[in-house]
Amino acid sequence: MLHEEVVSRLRGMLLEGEIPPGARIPERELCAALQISRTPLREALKVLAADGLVVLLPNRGSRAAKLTGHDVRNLFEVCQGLEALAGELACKRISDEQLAEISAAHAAMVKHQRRGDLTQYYRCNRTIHEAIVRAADNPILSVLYESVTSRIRRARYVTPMVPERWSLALREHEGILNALLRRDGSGLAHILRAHLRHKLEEVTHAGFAEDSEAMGSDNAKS
Amino acid sequence: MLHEEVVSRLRGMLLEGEIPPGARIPERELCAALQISRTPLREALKVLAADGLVVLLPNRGSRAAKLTGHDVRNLFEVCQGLEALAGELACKRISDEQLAEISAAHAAMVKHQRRGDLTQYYRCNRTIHEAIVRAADNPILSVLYESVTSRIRRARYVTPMVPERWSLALREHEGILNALLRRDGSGLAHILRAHLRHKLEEVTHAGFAEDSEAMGSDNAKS
DNA sequence: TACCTCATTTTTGCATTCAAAAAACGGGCA
DNA sequence: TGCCCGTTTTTTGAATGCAAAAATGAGGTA
Repeated sequence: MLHEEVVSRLRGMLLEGEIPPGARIPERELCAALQISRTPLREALKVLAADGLVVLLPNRGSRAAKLTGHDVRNLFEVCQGLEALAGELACKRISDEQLAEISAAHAAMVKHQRRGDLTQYYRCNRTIHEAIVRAADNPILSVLYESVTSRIRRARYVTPMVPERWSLALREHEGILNALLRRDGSGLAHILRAHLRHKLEEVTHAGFAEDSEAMGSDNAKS
Repeated sequence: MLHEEVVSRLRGMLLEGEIPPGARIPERELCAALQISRTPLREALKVLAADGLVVLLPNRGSRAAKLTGHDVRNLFEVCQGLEALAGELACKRISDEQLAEISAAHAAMVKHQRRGDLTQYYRCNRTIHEAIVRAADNPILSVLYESVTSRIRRARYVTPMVPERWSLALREHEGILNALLRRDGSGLAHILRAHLRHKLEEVTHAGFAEDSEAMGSDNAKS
């Protein structure tokens, strides 16, 4: 197994909660599970630690990182900055095909909202946001965006929404699409920032902001 | 030597050009130089590779990353987004002490500009930008900012400036300070974006954007 | 000379090993 | 019983060893 594969496999386990936040990371077992020795596993752990998904305690092993309310706030703030930037750049660089894709995803999203299908709604939603970042055509931005959003994905795309919030979000998305069509970079940036600010409010309100991803089992001794 | 120390030591070598961009990284020699074995060195290399400072070629070792003109553009763009965000947040959160520090640094910078001391000017300049990020009080942002800026630091803080550009930069900095004093977040964000956009133009104009940090020796076989 | 081939050396990536640190256990004592 | 201290076991972090891959270089051929 390649180094990058080990990293992404582990990242997946951490993000999916397969290794719950705060839990001790059992090197031995993981080695057995992934069929690798400790050396490459530990290399991957250091990489993930640098990315904030794992915390290394000197001489005491590593644990899956646990997000605090502050972390969630900070991540959402950075996400706002990155999406706003992506929006600005996307307006300059987006192709007609990419725009068509986003329009289609938007239409599908509206449909799912009408039917009350939150899961499918979120899927389209995410497609749109990711497409905007892709349209910005900046690999550095893409990597940072992926790193930041992956850590708040569950909070962002699992939080339930009350009807008013949901329709507000939809109106914001109308604005996003319009701004894109008009290639109005600063307008789009503005809407995206507000959109994410509102999302953070929802997430916070839903109680995700406290130990966000730590919901469910919590094997850590603080 | 601690893991983090190895990483930051190596990062320093790469950023300072002690290991020139594109150069092969000699594991053996570095182990000897740092007095460590290959295992911790390789762990550090993977971390730096994830950060973009090193490229790993499977079965062919690692090399110091070489920035292309596109990389420089992309990094500056992301930097714009991050500084704009930092400005917004700083206006909400900056303390009077922090504001005083920035004012002092600004005054010193003006003095150095009058005397034509570019090095000292840049030192104060960097202090100001970093202080704004610190005032934003968002560790996630700080880490990303450090990662992005460290990679373009040499381009940013070494490029010579023609007098008109220099005085424009200074006027922009007056605007930055004023916006901070007025706690005008969006105004500050706007100025910072323009400031960095202009900086990128200077850097590009100075030819830094092509193999930016590859100036000097270039031991790589492309 | 230019180029191809194949043996030799070096380097890489990973498994294993080893010393030191931390945790777990258990006996002694109040 | 509850707690402290010394011992054993486990786990961690790093060095070493080893097989496979790549680079090097010498010799042969056109």
